Amino acid sequence: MNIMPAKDFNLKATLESGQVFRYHHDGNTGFYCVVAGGSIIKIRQIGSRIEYDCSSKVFDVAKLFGFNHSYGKIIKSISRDEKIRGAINKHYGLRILEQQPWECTASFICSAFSNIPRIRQCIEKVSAAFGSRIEFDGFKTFSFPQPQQISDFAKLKKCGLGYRAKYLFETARIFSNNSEDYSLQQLRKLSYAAAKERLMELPGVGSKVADCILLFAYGFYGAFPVDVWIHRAMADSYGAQLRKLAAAGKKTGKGKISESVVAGFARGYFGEYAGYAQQFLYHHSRIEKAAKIAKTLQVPGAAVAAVP
DNA sequence: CACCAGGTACTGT
DNA sequence: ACAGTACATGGT
Repeated sequence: MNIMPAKDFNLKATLESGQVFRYHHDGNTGFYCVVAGGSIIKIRQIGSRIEYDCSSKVFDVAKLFGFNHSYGKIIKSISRDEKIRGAINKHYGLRILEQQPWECTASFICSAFSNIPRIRQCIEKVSAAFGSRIEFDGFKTFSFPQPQQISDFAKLKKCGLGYRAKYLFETARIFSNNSEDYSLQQLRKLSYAAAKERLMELPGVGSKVADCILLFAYGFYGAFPVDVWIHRAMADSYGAQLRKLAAAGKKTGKGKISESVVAGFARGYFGEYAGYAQQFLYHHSRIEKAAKIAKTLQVPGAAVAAVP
């Protein structure tokens, strides 16, 4: 077991902020088992110290958790106003993980027009159907399959993806036939716009999912995925600015606050690390919502469980 | 039984 | 470019 100080790090917020789906929390020991590709990472945080171990010697745990990011610099650069500072203060130490491109892409194809419990269920089913058995320190699960392993469409259909099954199947084929093009090194060479365009060629990958993949796997920290939560949060906090932008940019429409208006504004407003701002806003708005529900149910402490 | 969920693809203007 | 709409599935 490795023990090390974890400065500017909040394990719970990092894992539970919706950027990754394959983790399991043990309430008794406080350990999380995180499954990444074919590796299992067992990790917990006690105060400003983390303890972790990994099933693979070569797996780079520090890289996965973004320990190499210049946290102070990032926080400083996105702290543009009181609204975002409030979200940061609540969940200080939240980091953007560096996930593996294929697994991240597949996961977020599953995420479209769905909810987190079901996304998680789909990913587990896909892993069980096509992955290999893996085990670490008594924790048993399945590796996330390589794209070539997803070769049986009928079997994939049974994983509960609904109409997304054909998207994932087709994207798996493209990834396996063009693995070099979608490698970390190759895509990172491109500009944000070019990389996003490349990802959006994949079936099931639209603007929002592409931004998630760019942010969570390819290191484009300026990417700002806009889902319904972010749209609401941004409209609440920056409504006046967004409406103004939307009205100014209208050509034919009636100047509504579209996804592109929100994303465009946010990338300019928060800058180089806008994606980090997005993650704070997303997590904060979900926790706030959960707290409200918990309050009306008069069950304080059940906050996180209240929002699926 | 409606309605919703980390949107996307497709169709019309 | 932008507005509308169908879409699989499972949970309230």
